[in-house]
Amino acid sequence: MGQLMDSLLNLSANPDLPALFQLPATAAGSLVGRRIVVAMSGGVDSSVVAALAAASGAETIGVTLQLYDHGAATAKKGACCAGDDIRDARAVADRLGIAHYVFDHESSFRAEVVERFADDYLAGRTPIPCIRCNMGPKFTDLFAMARELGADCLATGHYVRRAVGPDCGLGAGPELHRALDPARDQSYFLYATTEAQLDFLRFPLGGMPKSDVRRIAEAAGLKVAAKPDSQDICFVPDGDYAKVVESIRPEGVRGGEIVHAETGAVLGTHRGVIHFTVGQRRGLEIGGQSEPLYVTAIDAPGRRVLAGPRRLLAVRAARIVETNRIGPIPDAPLTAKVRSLAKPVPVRLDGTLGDGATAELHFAAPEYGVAPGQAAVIYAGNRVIGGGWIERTTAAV
RNA sequence: UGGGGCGUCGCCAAGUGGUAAGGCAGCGGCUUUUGAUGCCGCCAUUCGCAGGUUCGAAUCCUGCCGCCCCAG
Repeated sequence: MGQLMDSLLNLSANPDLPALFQLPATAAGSLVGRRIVVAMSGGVDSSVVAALAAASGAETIGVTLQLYDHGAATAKKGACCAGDDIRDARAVADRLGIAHYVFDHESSFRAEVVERFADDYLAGRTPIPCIRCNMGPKFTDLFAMARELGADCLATGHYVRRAVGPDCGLGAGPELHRALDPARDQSYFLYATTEAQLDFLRFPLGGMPKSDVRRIAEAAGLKVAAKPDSQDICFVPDGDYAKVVESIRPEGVRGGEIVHAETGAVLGTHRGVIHFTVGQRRGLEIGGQSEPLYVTAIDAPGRRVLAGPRRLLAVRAARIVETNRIGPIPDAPLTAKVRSLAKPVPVRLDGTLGDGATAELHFAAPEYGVAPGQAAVIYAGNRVIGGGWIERTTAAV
């Protein structure tokens, strides 16, 4: 990657650092006198952010939220915020010589994220706890702490860009843009960021490839440099999310029938609606078919899972609720993603976006596997306009 | 118990003398910073059972077992 990379590897007194944090620099080109709070998960990304912040000359404070019980999760590698990860964050802070605080947020995380996750599944929806977590513990609670600590900004390791100044169209507030590397882009998980939050947030990694982040970690002597990327849901130990739901709401999980979406014929039985999501193929355990069967809908009150051929998955519109908007809606073609890893597809927005309003999203071409409970995130080019939770969909056929 | 039909992997189903297609399901892997999807790989030495004919049978013959249909 050239010059920027080369200069970042030489972290001390680096003139590019103030720009990365989008804060006014001193005449000498440092952030001396500024205070940056870094959300540290214990992974490489946020560790590098802390290293960059410290190198900028700003007073840097690392904060780690303890979100759930260690014991249950220590066995899981690659998750965030468990015991090992908190220790890693502490080790990095020690290495960088910055302050580091750990806040116990288990009870609020459980109520706002984990229990809600379980209740969504019981209601036949497919939740995204990572977005709830960003909305609550990270961008509300941590945000408040950073303010109380007198910080100039809260920096995180998300791969997303905050655009200001000449990059911005009308010179209004900051904009949220996709990461430079589309493969690492995390904007899907951040669509609910409010304008007030975005004002205070900084995402120094949004313009870098992951390989550079690891090289910086290495150059800074951080032991997490080679740590595996996190994946899956942090509070689900071994990928078995259903087990978590069952442990939280044991009385709520009951079996039912698998019914053909078109004929109404009973095809089989299942052990609970929580094991399914719209668009899912595997796990139905129904043989003897000429073509694969997919979950087309979930009837939670009736405890029925509706299944049918792939063509029944085609959706032409989705109603989104609790919408958020970041900046004005531009007079430009809009696209949307209904899942994190997907190319944004052309859409038309019908209704009001933002302030929790409900709107209708029309897909130019049929979209498949759109599950209620998931998020629809709307873009104009690389800019995140906002989004909402998918409440219901309209079949294309 | 008169007549007819059927019995091939968990399910559906090709194959009627030359040495077991395919689909579905399942399992494993890859991909993936949510749930999914997708892709790749694996998945009957054996054709209801027992004999026989044949160089050779799931395919022909005999018997038995099981299921289905028709039965004045």
